[in-house]
Amino acid sequence: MTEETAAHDTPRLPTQYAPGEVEDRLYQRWNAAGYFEVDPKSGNPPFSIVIPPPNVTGALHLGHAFGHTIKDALTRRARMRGFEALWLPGMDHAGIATQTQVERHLATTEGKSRHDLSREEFVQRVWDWKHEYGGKILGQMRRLGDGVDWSRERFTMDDGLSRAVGTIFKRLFDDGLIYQAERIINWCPRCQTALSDIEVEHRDDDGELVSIRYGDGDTSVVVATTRAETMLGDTGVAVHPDDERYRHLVGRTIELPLTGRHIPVVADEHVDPEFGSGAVKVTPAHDPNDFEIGQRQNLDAVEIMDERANVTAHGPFEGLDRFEARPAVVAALRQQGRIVDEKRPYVHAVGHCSRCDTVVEPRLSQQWFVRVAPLAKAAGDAVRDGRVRLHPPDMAARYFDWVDNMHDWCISRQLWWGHRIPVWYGPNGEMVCVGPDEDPPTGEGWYQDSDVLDTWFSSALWPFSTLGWPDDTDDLRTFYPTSVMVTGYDILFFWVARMMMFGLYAMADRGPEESVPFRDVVLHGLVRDKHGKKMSKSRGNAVDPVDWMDTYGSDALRFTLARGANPGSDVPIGEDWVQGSRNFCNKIWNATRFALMNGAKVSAVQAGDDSSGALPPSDQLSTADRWILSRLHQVVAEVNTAYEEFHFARLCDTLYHFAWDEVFDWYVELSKTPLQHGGAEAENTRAVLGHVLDVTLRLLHPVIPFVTEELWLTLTGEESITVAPWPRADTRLTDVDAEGTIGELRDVVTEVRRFRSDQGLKPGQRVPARLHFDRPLLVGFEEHIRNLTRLTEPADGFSTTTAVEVAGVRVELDLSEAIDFAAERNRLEKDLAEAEKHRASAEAKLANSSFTSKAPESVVANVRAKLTETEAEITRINNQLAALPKS
RNA sequence: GGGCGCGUAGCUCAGUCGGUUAGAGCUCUCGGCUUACAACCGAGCGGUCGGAGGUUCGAGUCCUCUCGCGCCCA
Repeated sequence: MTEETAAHDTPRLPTQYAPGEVEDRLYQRWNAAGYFEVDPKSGNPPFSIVIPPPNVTGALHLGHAFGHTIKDALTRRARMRGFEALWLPGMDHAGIATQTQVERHLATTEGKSRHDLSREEFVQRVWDWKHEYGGKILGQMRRLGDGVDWSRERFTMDDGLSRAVGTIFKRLFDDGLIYQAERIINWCPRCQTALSDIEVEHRDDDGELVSIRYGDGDTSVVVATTRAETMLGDTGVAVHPDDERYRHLVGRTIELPLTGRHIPVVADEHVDPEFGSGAVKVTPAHDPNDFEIGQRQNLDAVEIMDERANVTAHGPFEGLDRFEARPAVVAALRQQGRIVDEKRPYVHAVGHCSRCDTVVEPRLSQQWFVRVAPLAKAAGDAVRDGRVRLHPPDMAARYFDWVDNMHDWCISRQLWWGHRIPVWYGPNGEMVCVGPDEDPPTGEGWYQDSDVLDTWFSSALWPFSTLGWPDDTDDLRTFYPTSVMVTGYDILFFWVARMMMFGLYAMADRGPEESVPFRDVVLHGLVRDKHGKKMSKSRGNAVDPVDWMDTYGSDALRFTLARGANPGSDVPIGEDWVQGSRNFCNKIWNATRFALMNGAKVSAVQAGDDSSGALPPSDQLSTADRWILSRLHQVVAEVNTAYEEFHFARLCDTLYHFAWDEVFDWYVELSKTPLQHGGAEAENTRAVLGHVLDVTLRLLHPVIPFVTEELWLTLTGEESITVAPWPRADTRLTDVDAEGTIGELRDVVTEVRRFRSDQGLKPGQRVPARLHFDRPLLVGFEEHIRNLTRLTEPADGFSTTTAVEVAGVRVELDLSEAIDFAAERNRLEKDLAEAEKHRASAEAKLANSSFTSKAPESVVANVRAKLTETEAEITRINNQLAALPKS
């Protein structure tokens, strides 16, 4: 087969990459081939990532797409490196969100509330709903190209994970780390359930500060409150023990307006005498601080609101919502002349339900708690000891602050959808915690606790429950601890801290090193809009990632996100940038297309090796070949370093610039000359071109899996890039001389192009020129220079009208058209001024004896070299200026 | 109130251990369909690195103060 026919036999690729025709086909192929399914007994070193489970009700948003891109890149690279690489998918059951969704569905379709059904019937409806509507995100993960092991998909409510939940609950209960208590908890009156502290978001809201006079005459104090309606539940007034103003009142009672009750005045250290009047009302049943005071001072706790935050007593106020009761109570007090002062608006922090944004009501109730102190200590120590590394490391401060000051975790939820608390109560006040493999007590009067567990309780088990725990499975033995946890820094406490607590506790028998749930935690930023603003529906700047995947392809979205992933900072993203990434994919497509049309060759890519072994020996290669190979293998090393530092932005940027600025703009252009010559020269170029593209595609594959696979299959004829070996840096290919030579060549070409552009010559216009080489370095590159700058051989009658000189090459041109001497003089004068500035700077440094004596020798030598270079440059420019006719 | 982070080109961001002339993407200007690619090519414009002071031979980089912004916690 001749070279010419080889070129024609290569598959014809369209001139544009069309992701829509490629992505689905490749994803199905990968799954059919089972590339993402792992074998715990393969003997390969394990690598594992568990996805922080997305919500079963949710749809893919850019935050998911971002995290998934990172996870997929890490897993794909590990797989290529020969690891048994598991990325385990799944979802959590999202107790509140899912129950709310199904209740709404039930109301709109059947006009029923869940209370019209039995608990069992309702839970069945939730499962039905899940099967019909849930898990939309799983399909979207396929769009994104996630290389997950679908055969291991898990759900927090499935049998195995439910058993894990029951097992750990029982263990914690028996160890005294789970207890039941009556406490003030955060109550969401809309969701009708308790919430944990971190499910409450504090926000400054406009409110009011009302000062109320309690009691009369000598026995009166003024208290200020933002929640006037709670005064109905006051059972005391507290002052600081050292506060002279109120000393006479301590121990006496005072009349509580509107109620006719008399309440004691107590002294409590907790009171800040500087704030307001120095006296505070105490409502133990409706405020956490007041609850504490109440406990210390033996005050009653009077509940005045029901679970919907409606007032339950006190005549005219009964039945009013808390926000209706507030002005009503103020009005009544005002009528009695008891309002001393009112501030509106009064800005203060108000807790909101993170799920539905309803203002949270502190409520006294019986709940289940995890005693976190010992667990949190262990979770903190694992990071302090370096057994778990946080990236970026400054996040550790926030992490320690949390685990070292954590309050006990309220884990009971008043819902029907979730893991029901495995505690039974007996007719004589018995309480029995039942393990998952035990039978609950039966008989008259026994019943199970009606609450379910916080969804995060089951999510916290995810790194081991999904691998089969509590059974000692092959998966668990092989893949635990998992390698990396990738998640947004906003849920450091929700996921990471709790997974740490439970992982260390449940797997403690493995010892300190092996009980951690993961070795590295990568905390990525949040995706924001193109101006760095938070995306939200209300702002109207939210973007559906699926739209961008439809328009630009999944690779374009992934590359944009990964390229924005600077450690520790948020990721702004705009459509322009996705478009730019699409353009990059298309550029790769066309460069490979060029290579294929010119018969680029890739020898078999051996497992564990790369194709550089099959390249011609370096003494047969051209300088351009040696240059690009040298650069290629530096890039391999740089990409590996960036991966090890989880620095995705840098690795993407490195690959982007290497591929576009070096391979496509220069090597491909330089390859056209030898390819045209044919023969051994062309053969070598084909081999190098093929190798460079092969390796570059493999380096890019973890981030942009689709376009790289499509091209790589065509280029190599191999099975799949997903199981191709990860490139290894071959330092033997380093060639500093070749890099220097090509660097100078680029300078010459760029300078001539700049001259042409300044002179208004059309890019395609051929211009006769004569080249002189003052130095031997670029002597062999005349043809390359002519091709890249559109300079033709001088014909008869050639006469030099002007010249450009750089890097020891003098390019004399014959411009029959009138030359724009003024433009050229401007250009040269500008360059001269720049060069003189540099000379002055270098001279100043060298004249400074402190500098020459104290700075390292290499730095001084650099400045000396710079000065020499600059002086030569100045001479050259002056010569050229002198040669210009006076205009 | 406590803690953390950020201010670098019109916009969004890099900038390693303090060391040669501070970079990128997008935007903008000029010229081009140069048979891989107009989703492209070539050339160019654009920055006293928030401000002040200090350390140093040398500061975008280290220290202090200050102004502005963001986040977490209370």
